[in-house]
Amino acid sequence: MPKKPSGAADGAAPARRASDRGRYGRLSRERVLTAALEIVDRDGLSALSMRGLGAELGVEAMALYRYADGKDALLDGLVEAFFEELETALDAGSARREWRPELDRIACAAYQVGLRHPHVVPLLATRLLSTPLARRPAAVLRADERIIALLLDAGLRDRQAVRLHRAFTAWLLGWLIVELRAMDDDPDEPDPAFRLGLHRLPARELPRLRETAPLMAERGGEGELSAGLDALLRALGPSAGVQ
Amino acid sequence: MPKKPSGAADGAAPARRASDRGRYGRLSRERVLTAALEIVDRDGLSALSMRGLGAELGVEAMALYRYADGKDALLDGLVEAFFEELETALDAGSARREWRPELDRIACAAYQVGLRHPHVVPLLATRLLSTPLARRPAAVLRADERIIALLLDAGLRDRQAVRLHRAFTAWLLGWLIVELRAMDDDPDEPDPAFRLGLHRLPARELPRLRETAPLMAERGGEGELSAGLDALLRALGPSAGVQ
DNA sequence: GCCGTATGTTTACGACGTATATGTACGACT
DNA sequence: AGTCGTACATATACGTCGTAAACATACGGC
Repeated sequence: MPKKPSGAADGAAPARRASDRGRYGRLSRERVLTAALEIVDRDGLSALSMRGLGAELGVEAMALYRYADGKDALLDGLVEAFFEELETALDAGSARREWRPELDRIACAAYQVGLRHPHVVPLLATRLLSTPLARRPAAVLRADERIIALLLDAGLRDRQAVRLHRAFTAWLLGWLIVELRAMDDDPDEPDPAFRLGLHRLPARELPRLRETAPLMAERGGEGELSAGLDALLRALGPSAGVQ
Repeated sequence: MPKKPSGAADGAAPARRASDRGRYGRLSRERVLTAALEIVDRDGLSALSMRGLGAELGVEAMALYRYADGKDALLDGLVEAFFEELETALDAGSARREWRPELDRIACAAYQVGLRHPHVVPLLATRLLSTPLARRPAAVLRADERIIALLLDAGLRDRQAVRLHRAFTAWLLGWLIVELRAMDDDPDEPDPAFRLGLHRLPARELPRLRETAPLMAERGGEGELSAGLDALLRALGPSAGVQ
């Protein structure tokens, strides 16, 4: 038997506010996605279940279906949240007028969001592969629009804008994945070689990898991200002689 | 009650060959992985289940645990199969002596393997993120070793080799994902705009994206893959003035 | 001909996604 | 105030999944 809302101040305000509700109206799409993102950030993607997410929100699993139509939609919701966070970050900073610095700014902002939500990054790849363009979350499409518009407004022709957009996306996404890939085998181990679990690698077959693994475990950071992006845009962009 | 092997020619040969066995010894790691790859190529990642894979092989689900210790290991096995196919393709072709053309050859070969197994590509990202270096499939590590060795043998210093390896991996992986992302909303529709589902996109908010979407749906192909790779390696490689 | 070992099967359990039916509280209207 | 429609959440149920544990079977060597 459900309890009644305690001191329901059902007085003047006709427009009910979410915080006023006792039992009903606790949920909202934003609350659901935020909680889902929290779970994923804390315990990884595999820890996200409809039932668990419901529990986290003090609600039965089926209640979530009003705000995300099934688990796949929930995952898309995570991607959406990711891109909305990116959008917020971008709008908070000051946009550059030139397209190259602006793309750089976008890439670095996305990198920061990725660092904040590492477990969501593989989702970007997964959902991108399985969701056709027109069904992607609005925030994702807005990001694409932003980039394409930036390039077209700079005077690039359609083909070249698309080409650059593709290169930008590929490099950024690949960089995020590579930077976030798991390296440590036993994070509590102080010695770097053991922490990486290098004793598991056959020295005979993989000598160079064993030697350089500690270096590989370091991050390239925004510096290399920017450098690579710059190289790509220079080479594929206008004044590069390509049609 | 299990049926006996029908016309078991239990004659001369003492060394039993896999094809001879009736009820037992039907399975092998290779057969399991091959069947798993077939399912995934045919019906996508979500169609792969232990039970289904067992059925495909005429076997109960639990029988698979001898050859892949749980579902996660099975997924790693798919990644392994992917890289083994890459390895085979590479060893079939003729290696270049210079590191830049050789990296290009590797990238293009990986691209071809990716086209053959599109549903495995997101797995590369997923498993990379969740499996520490030392626990990755052997074929993956051999690929890393091959690249690192190539760079070191060309005289690059450790830091630079690692930097190039990272850029190479990121670009290649990102490119694969971007090239394979789903675009068509309704593949049976003849008209390109409708096939892409562009009527779903709000023309007010996403005008440029709507215009360029048909171009985005085209593939960049090996050409752009190579061009981007070249740009990255040129800029980040030696003789680029970086430390 | 017997036995250890490699190989598959059986059975069972808990968790998951979700279709369907049911209940409940709010706002609006009379 | 009482009634009602609707939005919101729950209850129940079903089939599928991954996998632990105990069991059964067939092969190779002695």
